[in-house]
Amino acid sequence: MLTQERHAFIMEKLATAGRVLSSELSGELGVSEDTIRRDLRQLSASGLLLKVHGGAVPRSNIELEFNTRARAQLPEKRAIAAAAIRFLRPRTVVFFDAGTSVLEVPRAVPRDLAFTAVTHSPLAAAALADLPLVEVHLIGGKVLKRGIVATGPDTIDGYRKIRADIGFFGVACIDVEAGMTDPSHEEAAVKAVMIENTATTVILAASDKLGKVSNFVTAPAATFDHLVTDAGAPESALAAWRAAGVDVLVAGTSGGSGGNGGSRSIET
Amino acid sequence: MLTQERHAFIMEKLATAGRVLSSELSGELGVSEDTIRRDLRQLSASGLLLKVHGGAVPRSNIELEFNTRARAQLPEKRAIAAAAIRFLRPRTVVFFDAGTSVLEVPRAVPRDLAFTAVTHSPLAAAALADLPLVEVHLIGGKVLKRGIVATGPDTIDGYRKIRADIGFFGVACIDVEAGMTDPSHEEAAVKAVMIENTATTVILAASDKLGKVSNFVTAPAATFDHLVTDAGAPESALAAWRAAGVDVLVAGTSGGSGGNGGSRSIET
DNA sequence: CATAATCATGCAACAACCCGCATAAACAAG
DNA sequence: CTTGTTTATGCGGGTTGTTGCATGATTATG
Repeated sequence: MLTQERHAFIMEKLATAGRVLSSELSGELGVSEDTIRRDLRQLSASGLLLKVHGGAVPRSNIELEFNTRARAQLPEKRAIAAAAIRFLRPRTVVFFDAGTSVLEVPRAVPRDLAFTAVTHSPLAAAALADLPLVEVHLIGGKVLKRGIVATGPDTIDGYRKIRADIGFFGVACIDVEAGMTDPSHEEAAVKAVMIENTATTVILAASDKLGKVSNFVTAPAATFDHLVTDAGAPESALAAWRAAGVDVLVAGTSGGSGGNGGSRSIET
Repeated sequence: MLTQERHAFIMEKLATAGRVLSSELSGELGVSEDTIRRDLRQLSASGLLLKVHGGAVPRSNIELEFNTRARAQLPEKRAIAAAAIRFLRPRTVVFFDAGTSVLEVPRAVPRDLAFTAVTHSPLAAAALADLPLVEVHLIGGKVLKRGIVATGPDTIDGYRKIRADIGFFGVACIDVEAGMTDPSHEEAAVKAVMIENTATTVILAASDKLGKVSNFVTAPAATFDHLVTDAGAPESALAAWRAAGVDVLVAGTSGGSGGNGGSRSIET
């Protein structure tokens, strides 16, 4: 039996049964479990399925995939979000970027804080709607499946019309030399407009994002006011950011000024 | 049984039942209570539910309230949604209104159907993003907390720019004399614009909504092409709708023409 | 305050996993 | 036809992940 035939069989069974087990496949296809595991690893690397302990499940379940991503380094993301809310002020206008770190921010916000939230992420909008005193404004656009996030001209136009006091930004890649970069052209364009219209910008970056560079530039490093990361970040990298004029806050420690020294002010 | 399957089962039960008990789950899934507790701990750490003494409950109030509404007559809503997808055609533009009945439609759509979806409901957008061949367009606006739905001038402007071939509408109140009415002025205004720009309008109404009237008029009864309801609807009411020129489809039966006889046509 | 249910933790058993290596088949080139 | 290379597969050994049970702590409830 050919490898490709096995792969096709696995995908077929996954589509009909909703899940596959390594042990079952081994018996059905007459090969060792190691071979099945190798198959699953390859298919998983190709993004055709999601490998789990014992077998695999369809990758098409966006919610499950998103949750898997959100679960990665959840404690760090929680700590970062909890540290970042110190920048929130009552009765301000706040941008919420898409991303799993930013999604933790609404859950960390005290329920008696009143502000206006603006976001182009449907999931962030739903999470923010839970806060009783927060007015939520949703920006529309074409929805990218991978991140469940609105993009495109409508989204950009929407953000052009609003200026925020604070903005929370998630990142795929952030580097003190290259600045903020993103693998998606469309998301990068939206982020750029958001940043342009934000007085105080706060970057939420798990430490593994530091030093990474991607294809599409969003904004140079000096644009940002605050960088919040976790304790896994090397001190040398943090020093470089401080030298670039960015306030660095390490979640879980006492670090960071907590003020807004580097912010541009806007009319209210 | 895979860990992920258990997690999915737990979340599904939590969404429909509103709570889960460790002891119950242990019996239903055939694993020890310790394993269930471990599952609940993980899901709780992922922020997907709130662990309490004896089991777990949904994480947020909004979620709880929404789930409460969504689980009311869930089988009927599923049946209505399943019956309504017969009006979907490939490569058309489809409006999705907010509402718990309409939210079941994406879950009933075959995964190989390609069309363009437009919605102002963040939750519908997330559900539609799961369908691989569907292009999702999100309409923004001010988010109403009660329904997790965008409203206001931005939303209305968004819908003014698009004309749909088909529209699925949920209703609070629908009456053959008074037409479609809504307790919320803002939602009624959005629905009115959607209906104006839709060629074939499909109403999804659980039988208990029939005959109800509220304050703000959305559109008269004769505006609509198809009404999908469940078997609980009295035959006299259905006859009145048919007399008004509306095709009536009772979910779970063979009723309804399935065509689009009464539709206005639009240019594509 | 008493009792029973529920919970967290450590531990042992077991299954699943990854890695490296050897073998064998398929392949390309001389 | 031979030889060297690539690819796929199975196997052994060490590692990791999952599960159920025992134990003592904690919590709900009358």
